[in-house]
Amino acid sequence: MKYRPRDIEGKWQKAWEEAGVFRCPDALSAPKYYCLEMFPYPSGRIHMGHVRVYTIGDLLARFKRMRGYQVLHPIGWDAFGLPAENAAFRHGTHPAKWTWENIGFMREQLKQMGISYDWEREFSTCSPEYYRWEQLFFLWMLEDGIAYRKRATLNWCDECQTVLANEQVNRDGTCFIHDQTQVTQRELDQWFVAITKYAEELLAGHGELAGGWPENILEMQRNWIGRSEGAEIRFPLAEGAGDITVFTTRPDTLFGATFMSMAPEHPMVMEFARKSGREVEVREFVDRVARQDRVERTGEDMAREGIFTGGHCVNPATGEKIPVYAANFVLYEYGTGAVMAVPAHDQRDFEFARRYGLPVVVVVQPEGEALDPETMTAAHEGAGRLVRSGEFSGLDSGDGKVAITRHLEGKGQGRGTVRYRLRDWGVSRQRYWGCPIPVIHCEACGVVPVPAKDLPVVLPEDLPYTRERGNPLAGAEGWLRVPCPSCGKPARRETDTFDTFFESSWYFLRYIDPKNDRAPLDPEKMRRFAPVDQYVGGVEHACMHLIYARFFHRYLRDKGLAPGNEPFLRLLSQGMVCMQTLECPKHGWRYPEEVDESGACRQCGETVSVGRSMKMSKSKRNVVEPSALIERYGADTARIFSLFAAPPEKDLDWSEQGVEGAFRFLGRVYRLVALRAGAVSAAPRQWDGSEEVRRIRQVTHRTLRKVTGDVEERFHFNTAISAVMEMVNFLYLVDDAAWGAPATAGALREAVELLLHMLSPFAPHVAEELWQRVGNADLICTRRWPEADVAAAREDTVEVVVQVNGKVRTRLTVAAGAGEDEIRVLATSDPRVLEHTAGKEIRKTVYVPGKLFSIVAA
RNA sequence: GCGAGAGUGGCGGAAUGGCAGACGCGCCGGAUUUAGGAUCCGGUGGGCAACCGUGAGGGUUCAAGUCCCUCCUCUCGCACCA
Repeated sequence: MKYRPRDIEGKWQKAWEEAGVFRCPDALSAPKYYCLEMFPYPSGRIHMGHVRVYTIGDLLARFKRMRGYQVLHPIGWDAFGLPAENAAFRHGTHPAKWTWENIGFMREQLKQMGISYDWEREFSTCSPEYYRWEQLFFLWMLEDGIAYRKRATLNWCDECQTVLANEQVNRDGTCFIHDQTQVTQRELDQWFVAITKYAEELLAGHGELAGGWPENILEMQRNWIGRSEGAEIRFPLAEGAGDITVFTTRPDTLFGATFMSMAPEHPMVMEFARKSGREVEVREFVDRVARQDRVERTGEDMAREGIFTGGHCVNPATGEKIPVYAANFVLYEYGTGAVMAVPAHDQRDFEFARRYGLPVVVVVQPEGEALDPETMTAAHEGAGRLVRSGEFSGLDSGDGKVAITRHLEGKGQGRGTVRYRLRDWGVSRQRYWGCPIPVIHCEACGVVPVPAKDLPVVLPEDLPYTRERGNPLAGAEGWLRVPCPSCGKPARRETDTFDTFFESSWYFLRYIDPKNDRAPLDPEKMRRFAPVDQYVGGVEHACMHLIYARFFHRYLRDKGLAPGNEPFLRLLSQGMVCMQTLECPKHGWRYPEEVDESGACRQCGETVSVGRSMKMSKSKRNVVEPSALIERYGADTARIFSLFAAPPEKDLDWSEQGVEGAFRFLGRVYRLVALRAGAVSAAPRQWDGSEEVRRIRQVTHRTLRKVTGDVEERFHFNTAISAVMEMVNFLYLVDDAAWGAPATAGALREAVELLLHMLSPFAPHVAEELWQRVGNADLICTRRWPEADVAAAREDTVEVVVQVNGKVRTRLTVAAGAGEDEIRVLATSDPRVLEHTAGKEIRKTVYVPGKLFSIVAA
């Protein structure tokens, strides 16, 4: 009778596997539902974040399966990446061995969680059967001009001996892995993928995602892509031929451009300086800015600083000669690296102009104000009416933008254009444990793609351990020396490997056709199962993975492989798993076992402060191990707690007591059903019209209606569980006589059976065990989700609240169909109501049917 | 600075503009037990009460946690992007 998860969980996991109930055949026999959670990096063991995300996904998968869908619910491994390589150097294990061992371990843990995966579709991105295809994609990208090679200034970590993406550089300019190491800038030849060609489309695609994706994720992507509309304007040089092109979002302020600012790295800066003999001082400034790291240069209180280059150009609108400055706040990578400076209408330019005594010319006057360049203390960046702008004076600044842009276009001095903050995707990594980039460098022929027939380029198995740092592939002599595919002379392989986001950009499609060895993807199968109906994962991937994947999907669409534009129709971004922290004033973060009962540090006796709940991490010593949790309470408890403690999109505060509560609930269900199993299986599947039956069926079907709606429509799993808890509480109060009497036992049998159906996606093992106990031979997880009986759920009496001047004064119990007149008579004659209306006139009444009757009296 | 989200009992959290605090944790009491634990039952926002209570202040409404305005705090994202 005691609930012992260990006795039942393994048994049912085996039963599901043997029956193959989670396998999704290639042929469709019902509407498809593709449910996917972001696949894990095989770091060694699963953590609570995994438990949460896979539980959420599994709940949906199991629910949809019971709803009659053919559910595709796959899992695999995002298996390339730096940690494997670091582990290899630290422990002398090969990254492949380390990775495969971790996969084996984590696979077992996921199986112990009872997640309903189709394991036959599992794959690992580090196997050549997978990555060979992205090598092929890369060859296509080369042909299409989507992939290209460019010398680029990149973030370099000396510790990793590799480049880092901007996102991998911490705010303070350190490496995201080695937070003691300052990232520096290096010039290297790198492979890029032209994601910017799809920038506009990625933005437009948000229209398709609205409603299915959380608004904040879409907003983050919008910021990331950073579209801005404006104009490119050519400023002729004052001395000699040529011009400087600037990008501006404010062409309406062109007449107010009194100088120009250029990024210090801009090649024309030194050119101007040389010509005007200002080389020494300009060089000094440029070098100083170059030495500043990211933080310093982009810091909040960084002064706007610059130096006159010695050059001039001509404002194409006013014809005036204006000086060209190099300024620390101008970014070389954005726009054209040069900015027309309009101090009256741009705060940065304003500060710069005041500092260097440059003229301020007001060309936009706000309504009802008269800006005076002499007395202004800040730039006016808002709208207004154009002044001192020649033929454009008098126009509204919005119209001025259009008019001036058009005017410049007519004269060939500029054009309207759109710029993005998004950069092309740098995919080169100087690492061993990644997918080799399939090109060969030949002295005679240059960069030569590996012919498709020679794919895959497989990683050499022998890893030269002599190199502690840098890219081991560069030392793999036997592997990298190959004849040039073009001329046959000795050549060398590319030693860079792909950014691991390459693998995660299309894995969701490969699950649909995981074993295909003739093609990466079968378009027919893609049409059948793509796109993903529901994707579940963390916010941390809002910008990188989710944008790369959306891009990749579009590229594969253009190659005829992927159907539609968007890979993920709906996205659920689940919150983090947090845990209370403990901090000792002397020893820092403490594990709970490092603190005694009185709250003192076991090492020094100082009082340990209980800190706020933070994301679980090893460094903060506030992690809970899933394996220990499952060992002690079972998978069902882990699942129930994860789903019950918070709505999925919010952060979840881990609490040992909360886990106890989840375990207790399951024990309660278990004991209830086990105790009544005999009565339930012996009961007839019919009932009488008694009041008691009516009440039992009402609770049952209302619960079913609520649980169905909460899971299907609202994704409120916590309230669904609380509804089930209420139903269980109710069933506990049903007495022995009712369980024994045939008339009521039938209704109770229905109640228990439906209860177990509802429980099945949440706590599948308990549901399965109890389903068997009440006399069934089939698997409950394969059954259809029951439909609530609307008539049974209906109430026959309702309670109507009566308010007088907004305060509740009495409650009336009336028949469900009672009309307003009937309520009015009852309400206005109620003594409690009369007490508050005595001597007053009833001015107005409002009736909300079946809920509330409101009296306004004065 | 800009943008998004959030602020409700001791705690996690519930509430299509219609009874604030469902459900759970914790706590209190009872039953059972030699005892403890486990289990089952009951109670539990504050206030003796009228009443008061959803970060603060205003507003709309018969009615506001929910809608509008101002502000405060926290979390996340972006951040010299021209």
